[in-house]
Amino acid sequence: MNIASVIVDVPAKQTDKTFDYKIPEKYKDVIKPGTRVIVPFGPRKIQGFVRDLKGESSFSKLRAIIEPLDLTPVLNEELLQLGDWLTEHTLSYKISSYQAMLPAALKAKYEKKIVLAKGTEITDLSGNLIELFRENREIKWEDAVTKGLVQQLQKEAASGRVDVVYQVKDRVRKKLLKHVSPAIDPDQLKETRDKLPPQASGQQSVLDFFLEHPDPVEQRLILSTLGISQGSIQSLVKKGILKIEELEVYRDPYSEREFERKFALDLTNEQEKAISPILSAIEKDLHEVFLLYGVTGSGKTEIYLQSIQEVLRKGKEAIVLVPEISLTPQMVTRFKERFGDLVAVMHSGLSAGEKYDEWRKIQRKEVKVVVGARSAIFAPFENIGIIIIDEEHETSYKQEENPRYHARDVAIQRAKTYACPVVLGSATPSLESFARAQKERYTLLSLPKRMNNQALPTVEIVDMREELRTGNRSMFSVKLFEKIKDRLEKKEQTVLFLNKRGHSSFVMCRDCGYVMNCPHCDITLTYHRYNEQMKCHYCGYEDRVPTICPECNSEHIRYFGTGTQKVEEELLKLIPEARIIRMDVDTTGRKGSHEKLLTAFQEGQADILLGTQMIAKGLDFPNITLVGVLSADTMLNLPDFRSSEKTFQLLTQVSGRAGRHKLPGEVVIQTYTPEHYSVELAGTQDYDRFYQQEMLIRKVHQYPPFYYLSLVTVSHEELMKVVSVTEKIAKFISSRLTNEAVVLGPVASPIPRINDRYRYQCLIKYKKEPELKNALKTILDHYQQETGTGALQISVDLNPYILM
DNA sequence: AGCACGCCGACT
DNA sequence: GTCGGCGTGCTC
Repeated sequence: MNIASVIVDVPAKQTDKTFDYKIPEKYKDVIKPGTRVIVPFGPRKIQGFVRDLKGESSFSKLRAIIEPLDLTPVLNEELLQLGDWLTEHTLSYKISSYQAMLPAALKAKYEKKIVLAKGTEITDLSGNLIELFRENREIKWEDAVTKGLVQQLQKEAASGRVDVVYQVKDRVRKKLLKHVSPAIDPDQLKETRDKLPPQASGQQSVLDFFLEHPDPVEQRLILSTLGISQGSIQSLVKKGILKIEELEVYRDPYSEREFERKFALDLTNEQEKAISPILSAIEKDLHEVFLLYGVTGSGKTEIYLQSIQEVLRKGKEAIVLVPEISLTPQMVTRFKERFGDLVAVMHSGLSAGEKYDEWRKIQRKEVKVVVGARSAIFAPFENIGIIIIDEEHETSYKQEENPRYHARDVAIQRAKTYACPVVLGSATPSLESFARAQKERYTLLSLPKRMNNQALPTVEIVDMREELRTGNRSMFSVKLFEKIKDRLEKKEQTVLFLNKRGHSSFVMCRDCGYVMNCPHCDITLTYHRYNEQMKCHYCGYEDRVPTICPECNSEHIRYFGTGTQKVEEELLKLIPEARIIRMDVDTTGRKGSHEKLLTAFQEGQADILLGTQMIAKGLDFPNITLVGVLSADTMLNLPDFRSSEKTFQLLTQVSGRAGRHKLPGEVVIQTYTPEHYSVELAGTQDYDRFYQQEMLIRKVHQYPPFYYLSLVTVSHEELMKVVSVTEKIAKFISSRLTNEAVVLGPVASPIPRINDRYRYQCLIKYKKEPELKNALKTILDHYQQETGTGALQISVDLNPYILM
């Protein structure tokens, strides 16, 4: 077994296979499947993952692994196989799958540089290089390129005076901190302590401290707690009594927070009924998928917590997925309060280093529970007892780049391997999941009532067209405005929700209707206030904000579609005494500001919380008795077959923020389309009827859950090329599928051009097409050369969530 | 993905 | 005759 087959870090069709390398004798014990290694690949050095060990290779002239990057494999056998499964299910490269399963910190960084060759003097080089190498022992390749030195250096390299060096580096280092500990045994320590002169009080207290706690302590901690100077420690080190060493520490994003330890709450009868099948699956080590369908405020979290408790009792581990967790600090708190240090948290708000450290806690089995966003599904546990996906309908569980996986599918796959239950929780389940529950592929568990029998909030739908007709041109209906004022008087809190389309505002000319578009993409530019620039969200193009219209020279060019800020201004004009907290991308940009704003609101420092999507979830404050949705229908008009579903879900979620505790809640939904069933049924909070209605439509239009979807997107700089390739692809796919499948296209993508590349797509709707995956693979193979050069791009998304 | 090798046009 | 364009194919 002295040969390793390695998946190399080159995401391309031709390299999507293993390469064999000899294992040097000295690394024989370290290199195992799942270890990251540095290998020579052509002229360069790159990172790779050991996939297997073997005794012989069909290849005769093997090169040797340069060095391992890990002492313990970063992927265990289960995760390696999961990676292969991912590759197969998303038609992506193996290397991309492996990398997706690990924190970004473990992805290699490459550096190419020029150094002086051995035995060469700087003065041997030609003129201008001498200067450069005097200043720096080496030149980075990029610098050589920008300074136009490439040719010259290549010549020098050819005559052997300089060498090109390739380096592989880790992205993030382990954090090391100075730790102090005794260098001698306790008896000697005591002796030294007693011999110290009385004026050496600092040294005395240090030694007293170590007599009590002999373990290594962070230097800065001991300095601050004992109130001594570094000198005291230094002199003890010099005498050989203490020693200082650099020890690895975890970056702990929650180190400054204290979590009060809390214990299980009593369950209601309904909760008891819902949890018992889960507990029994845990008990019997059975794989089963549960759909926990519970209205907002029905106590789903407590069910998660108690199920996990049972899993921990059995000595197993738990994964909890929540949508973009930085948005729900309340959730983290509840888990930390219940399980303390056994919880790792993984979300996008953490730095790369923090994520890496949380990951290592999992890998080393120092924690038993991980709470995190999508990628936490790959937590390297080895004895999983339950996987929970909260807000299961959230589309953020689908990754929109390769590998395009859905966390729910990965969860079920892993749960099968570990023979453990999966719990999908939601107040508004996705149609896919609810349909599966109806077909009894999932076990349905319902919590139809709120805790403590608290009533669901009463919802009123206000027709904004009517308001306009009666002369109210503001963005608040009379009803909503009256209620806001009423809450202010009663000292109760209001949440105002603005369902903005897209991110932020765009610029439009009031005279001629000119809208600023990206010159490279068919998309409007968005206005960014922080740098007063117009920016394209697809290609990064930036432009200044125009003061006069480029089309008609009018000065009436204004920001439109503006959100929270405008609402805030208007509200303050109407009710100057209102204290408002605004939450949007602008006010929550900085790390931790999200949490600060929420805490301020919770402590009653404001009457009104005004925000976008980010306030729809997880808010659970007792004093909120009014929720206002300013315009319910902005999302309805999107070209997406899920827009009704999304609207219903969002409205129901937001409404659920009101009246969760003792005080009853009220909701006002303002809309221009009150007759639309998703608005109307969100008003009566009738999921079941919404489900029936939407299923009818999905059936007629042949959409999920009745049909599966796959989307092929083709892009190229030339329109003709895109159209012809997409046409060929569509034809080819049709020819390989049964008559039951529907192939739509080629049609222009909803965003027809991004970054000067035209985009066409082809949508496949099907029920059962075992040949489809092979057909798609054939296409990717067939266009291999062309896609390799980047001129033509073909992306395949099995079960897309965004059809763009 | 890089990088080398290799085969054609425009320059000293 | 040579420099350099980027098409083609390989990397254990």
